[in-house]
Amino acid sequence: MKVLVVEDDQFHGAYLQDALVEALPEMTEIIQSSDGEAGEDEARRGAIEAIVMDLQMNRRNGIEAARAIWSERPQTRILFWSNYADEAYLRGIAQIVPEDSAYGYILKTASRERLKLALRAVLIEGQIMVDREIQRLQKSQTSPRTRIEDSEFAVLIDLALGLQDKLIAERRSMSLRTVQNRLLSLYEKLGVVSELDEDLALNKRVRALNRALFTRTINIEILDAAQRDLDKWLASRR
Amino acid sequence: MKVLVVEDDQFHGAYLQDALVEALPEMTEIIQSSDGEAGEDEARRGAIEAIVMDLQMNRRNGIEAARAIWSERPQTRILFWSNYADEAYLRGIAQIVPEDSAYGYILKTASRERLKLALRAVLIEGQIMVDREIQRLQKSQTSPRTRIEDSEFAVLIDLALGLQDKLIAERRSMSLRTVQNRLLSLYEKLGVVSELDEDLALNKRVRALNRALFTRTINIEILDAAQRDLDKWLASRR
DNA sequence: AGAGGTGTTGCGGGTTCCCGCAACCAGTTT
DNA sequence: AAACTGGTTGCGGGAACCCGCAACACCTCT
Repeated sequence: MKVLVVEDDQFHGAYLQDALVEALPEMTEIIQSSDGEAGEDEARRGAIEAIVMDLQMNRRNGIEAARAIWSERPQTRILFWSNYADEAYLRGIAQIVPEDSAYGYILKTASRERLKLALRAVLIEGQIMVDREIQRLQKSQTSPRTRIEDSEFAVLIDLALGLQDKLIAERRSMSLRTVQNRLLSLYEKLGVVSELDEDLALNKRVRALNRALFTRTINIEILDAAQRDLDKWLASRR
Repeated sequence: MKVLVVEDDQFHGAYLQDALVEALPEMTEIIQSSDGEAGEDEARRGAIEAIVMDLQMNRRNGIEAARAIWSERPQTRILFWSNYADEAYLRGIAQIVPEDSAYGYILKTASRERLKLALRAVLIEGQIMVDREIQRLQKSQTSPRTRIEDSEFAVLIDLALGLQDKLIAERRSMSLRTVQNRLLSLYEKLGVVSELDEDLALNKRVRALNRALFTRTINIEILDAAQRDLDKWLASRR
């Protein structure tokens, strides 16, 4: 059994290799890639079935790589391991995960024992395993007061890219007024209206992006990928 | 001689300890802190003279910690080591570095040899040492076409926090029109006017923040600190 | 069938933003 | 002294944004 590790931090990569050797005696080979693109190539070439994937990488992030890999081989088992429990990652993964595939999401701060457990559960047993921290994050989104719906999230992404209302409306196929309604509820849910100083006037658009970044509702990797999607859409529009 | 290490990633911390032991035989003790606040306390308690400081930390970032430490003991020698060569960090450090103090800035991707060299040069010899990557960054800012002046940077920060023009003008003591002029040149320098699609209308404010984040002119840690400054200013205003 | 909740859309208007134009004030060059 | 350069400020107007109000569609519950 071959395992592919996609990880751009050498220290974390070494630690992971170590844990892999301990946890998976049935493993015959470890292949290492240092960014998403190289990881994709390796997965294609080696017909890999088990992957450990970092999410935050320079050239191409883990979610995009996973999407490409899964679209070719949906039965591939992928354990994501990441520094942060970012809501943006969760949404990204939820959107691309194929039916009946095995995946997991574990934080880098998890203990070695928990990491080894996750490695066995996902890569060998084909289970789905999500870190407690991340589960907690999902729970906190059950309240309709604070939960950001997918349709709102899409508008948030476009806002963050700097699109104007009219263009968002066109891209997401809604009326101008509907876009503005979504923005309204986003401002509400992100706490744009300045908790303390009620009377303090802010630029709501920028503030929304600011809050979304701090609450880790979105992050730079996700925006980077979204920008590429936008470019594609723009090119196809004309 | 005691050395304080302020670093929240356990792997990086362990690697650093290792390198310290090799590079500095005159060292008698290593003290480890995992965030800026704890680091400050340790520096105060132990009367530390040599510090290695990560910049990106959760509770309190390295620049703020360094400012506090230097304000009490300006002769303290600090080697910053960071994942990224962010312009925002450079500006932050440049503003707080005391006269005649020794400091350095090295990237985590630097080789072990270079790290050890920097450790000796800064902590023992009291030299100033800046990573080549970072030097290169500074060089690229010499052209007045692209270099962002400090006054522009201040406006950029306020923009990123979500302040409106009027409030920025008040805070930075300029007229409304001057603020808008600064914004104008920021839009220019950050490349807000959509390189390819000239006719594509964007929300310039949001786009400016977006670009500034991607070019690493600012980053989230800096914004976090700036938010606290803003809160203080707001409190003092009334 | 009727009531109530939720989401979408148009209209209208107050506010903020973006920026061209022009005046003004150093400081520097010719 | 005159001209030039770069930064600051006021005025004014068009565009974008924010949002209250009201109409309508669709769904669910009684």
